[in-house]
Amino acid sequence: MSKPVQPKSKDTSTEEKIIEAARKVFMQKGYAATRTRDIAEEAGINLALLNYYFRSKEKLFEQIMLEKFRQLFSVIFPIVNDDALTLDEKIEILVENYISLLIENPELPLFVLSEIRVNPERFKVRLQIPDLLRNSSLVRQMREKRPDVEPVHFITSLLGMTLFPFVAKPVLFSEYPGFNALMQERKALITGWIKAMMEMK
Amino acid sequence: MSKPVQPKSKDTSTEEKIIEAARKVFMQKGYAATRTRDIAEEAGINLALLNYYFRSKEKLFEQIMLEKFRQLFSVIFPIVNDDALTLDEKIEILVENYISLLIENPELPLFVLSEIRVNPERFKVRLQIPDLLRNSSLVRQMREKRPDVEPVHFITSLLGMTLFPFVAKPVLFSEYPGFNALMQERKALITGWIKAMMEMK
DNA sequence: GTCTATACTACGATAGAC
DNA sequence: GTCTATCGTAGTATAGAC
Repeated sequence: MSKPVQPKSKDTSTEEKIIEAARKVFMQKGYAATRTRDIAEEAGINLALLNYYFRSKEKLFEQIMLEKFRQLFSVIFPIVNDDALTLDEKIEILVENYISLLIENPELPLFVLSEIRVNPERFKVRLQIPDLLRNSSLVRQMREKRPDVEPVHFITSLLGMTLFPFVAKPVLFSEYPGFNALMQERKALITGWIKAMMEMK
Repeated sequence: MSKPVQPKSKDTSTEEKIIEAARKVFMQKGYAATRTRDIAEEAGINLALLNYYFRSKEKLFEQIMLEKFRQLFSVIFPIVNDDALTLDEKIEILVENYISLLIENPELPLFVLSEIRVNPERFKVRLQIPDLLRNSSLVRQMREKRPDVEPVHFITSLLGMTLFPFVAKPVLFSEYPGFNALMQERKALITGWIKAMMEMK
């Protein structure tokens, strides 16, 4: 019932070892296909201990999910709402930071999207991305520059060009050797394209 | 061991009822979270009969998966390889057809991507999309027009701008009322943008 | 072909010793 | 805090009657 107190903790704490293992296994197989036994084995502990620390598979998963969700969206908000940045700067930084993050964590977006897909109501409350974007500095700047086009179209294109290659990686780039280099190269391309799209009448 | 022969078949055959139910439940929950009992119930039959027709959950799933996979990619290949079409025509038709398909089947791409993600080796053999695209008429035309940019960048952008909104729908557009209208409107935008991207030096 | 009943296994979770 | 052993259940699949 009560939170367990930190154990002796030599190298990494047991709790952290479990989290680490859960990260790996959940990310690989998804929630439904993951067995708590796999996580315990991966962590080098046993099943009972996992339940001692986290009470249930579901509770453990929610921690991982929240962490991954934050990781995926923390890139956006600080930039999107920063009034000190011009529209062009926002675009540059967004693309740069996102692709860098995704090169390090290529499975991140598809993992999050997949889990939300099969359990939308469970994660609905926490995330109101559309609302958070709607009155952002970015949207205001876009509307000012291009009152004739819904800002959502520009944002969707930016995110699509940036995130989609990683989302589609298992299908389109599974054996692609130069994928990361290609994504690096893509930063400048996307930035240029988006800027041009916003000029085009 | 042997394939069951068609039953009396009044309205829809039992086999078709099961397939129909499997489509619905698998698409909704994904393979791992789906219980064969759910499918049986949805089909209005019982569990034993499902196994009589399809031998196992896995076999049934593979049929659905193959069907959905084809649905998702059948849009691409006829167009991409048609030498009679100009580059601009290919772009127009691809975007038009894809968005129309996805408005009718919004969950299609994320379903396929999610299942391949958690089981890449199982579906790897059947699908060599990259190879199929590599020497296509589309890629040749792109290389001719723009020898300085990898065609994969244009293709990824086209697919990203087109597919991404549907892939991200559970997160970005879950409560968005005018989503379909927005996607309709998007057809012309994407087409124009891609053409412009290919002109930009 | 279709049903009921059941075998069998796998999984999540807990009891209880240390 | 960590383990072994086990309970309870839910899930796939099959046997066998009709």
